[in-house]
Amino acid sequence: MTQGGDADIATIGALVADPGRCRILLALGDGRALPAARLAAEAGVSAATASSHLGRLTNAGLLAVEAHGRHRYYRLAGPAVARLIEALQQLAPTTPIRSLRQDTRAQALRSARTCYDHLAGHLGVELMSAMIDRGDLTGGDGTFDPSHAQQDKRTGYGHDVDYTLTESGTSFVASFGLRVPAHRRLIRYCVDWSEQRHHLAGALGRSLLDRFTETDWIRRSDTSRAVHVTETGQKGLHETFGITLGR
Amino acid sequence: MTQGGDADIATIGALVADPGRCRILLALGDGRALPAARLAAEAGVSAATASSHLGRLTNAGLLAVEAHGRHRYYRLAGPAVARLIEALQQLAPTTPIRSLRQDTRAQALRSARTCYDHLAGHLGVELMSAMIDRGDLTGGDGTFDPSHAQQDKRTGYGHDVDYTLTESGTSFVASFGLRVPAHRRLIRYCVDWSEQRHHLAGALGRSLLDRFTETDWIRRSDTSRAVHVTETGQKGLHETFGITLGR
DNA sequence: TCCACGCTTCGATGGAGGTCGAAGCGATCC
DNA sequence: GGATCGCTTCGACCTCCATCGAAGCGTGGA
Repeated sequence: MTQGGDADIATIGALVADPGRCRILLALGDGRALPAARLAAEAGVSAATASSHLGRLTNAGLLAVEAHGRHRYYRLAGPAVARLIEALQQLAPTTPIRSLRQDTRAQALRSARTCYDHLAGHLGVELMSAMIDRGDLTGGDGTFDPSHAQQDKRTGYGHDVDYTLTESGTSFVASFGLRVPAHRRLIRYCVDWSEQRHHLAGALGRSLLDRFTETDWIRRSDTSRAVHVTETGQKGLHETFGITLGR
Repeated sequence: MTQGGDADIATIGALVADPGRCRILLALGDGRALPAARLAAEAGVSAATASSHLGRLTNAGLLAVEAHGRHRYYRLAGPAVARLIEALQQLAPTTPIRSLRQDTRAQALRSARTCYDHLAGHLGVELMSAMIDRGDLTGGDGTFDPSHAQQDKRTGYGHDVDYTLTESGTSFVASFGLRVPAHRRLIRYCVDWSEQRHHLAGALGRSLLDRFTETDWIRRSDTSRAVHVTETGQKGLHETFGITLGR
């Protein structure tokens, strides 16, 4: 009588029943995307074992994978996975002493981080959303569309079929002092891990990150991918994009 | 290097890796306390197997157990366990169709329910807190103290060492029309599952539940332990105890 | 005091899956 | 285009644990 979907949570539970898999999930817990070899090292297992783990986790929808050259980058598939990890940590026998530090670090990454060469996290998606609101970009509503994520799972990037730069966007690029590399596709997007919405990638995304760094709106961390927004940056982001970051 | 507390979440994960154990946790998911035999039936396993599961879950701190006569009642040890179950359900492949109904049912139980013969849930803890504020009870601040929960894990009940009825409390008992059984300890408390705070048990707790039912402030469900607060009850609770229930 | 009942412990059985080396498969570099 | 690198697949081994019957242990009732 209690068959079917009822105890299927046990199949998810089985995935977090192995120390190696848990170490993989913890390594990805802050939203980074890491290659398989790195995760094998983190888990302390051979490449073969790690591959088996990664396959099962991906198959179950806990991880997403992007192929970049001959590397395969794995990341958490969504915030629900992070919630699961947090719930497990809360119940773990020895409450990790560095949980606070770990938490603030993860918090910082969720708030604003770099994703390769562009901005991600809350700041990243707010920025893209603001540019759409301003009329600089058009073609999407900035919300998450799973069907696109599905299409682009292989590369991890979205194309510019959905988003295009408007005329006012072009003039903004000039007035804001963006130096946009010509040899790259102008607009790409990523599905943001922590927000489940798009953030801006491509040449435009990169030039924005560069310009923000130049004008000291943001400062990048040496040790992690977290991004700190300066007071100047908070003011500027509010005036230019209407973005107010929560504390 | 990644030893110690790090991968201990896998030991928790292992507990939710078994369908039988998951069915047990799901059966307890709304905060009820059920005897071992009932849980064996819910899980679809023998008493021996269920006992093994219950032992492991209790040992790991996911379940709490109260001995009543020759029965042993198991319940979730705290809200963190419920959060874990919810996180798992969210990731489960087939999102259960009755999740909405199940959720509202759990919601109702969290809001107000009976616990044996007295009130628990949000209403239960608010009631006890209000009586302390009014000066009817004294000796505790109504917040959760883990050290007491530890002491009382064996019985599941707290003693009256912390809480005593004041003079004004005595007159309230009379004026409110409470008929307090003489042969029972007047004041006990339980650590509320969903609130992690104390709610009122003992003879006083029971007589309050009886009186509320008499005056039609609340109506008890036939099928579950959920409690419905009538309009009269909402008004009365507000006027007498200063309690305003959310929506 | 003896029996019935609820639950736990013990011991034996069987299946699921974590592990790694070796081989296979693309992609990249020189 | 051959060598190297990153990753996956395959096959074999072995440990862990879910399961149940039977026995043991309190509690409650007659």
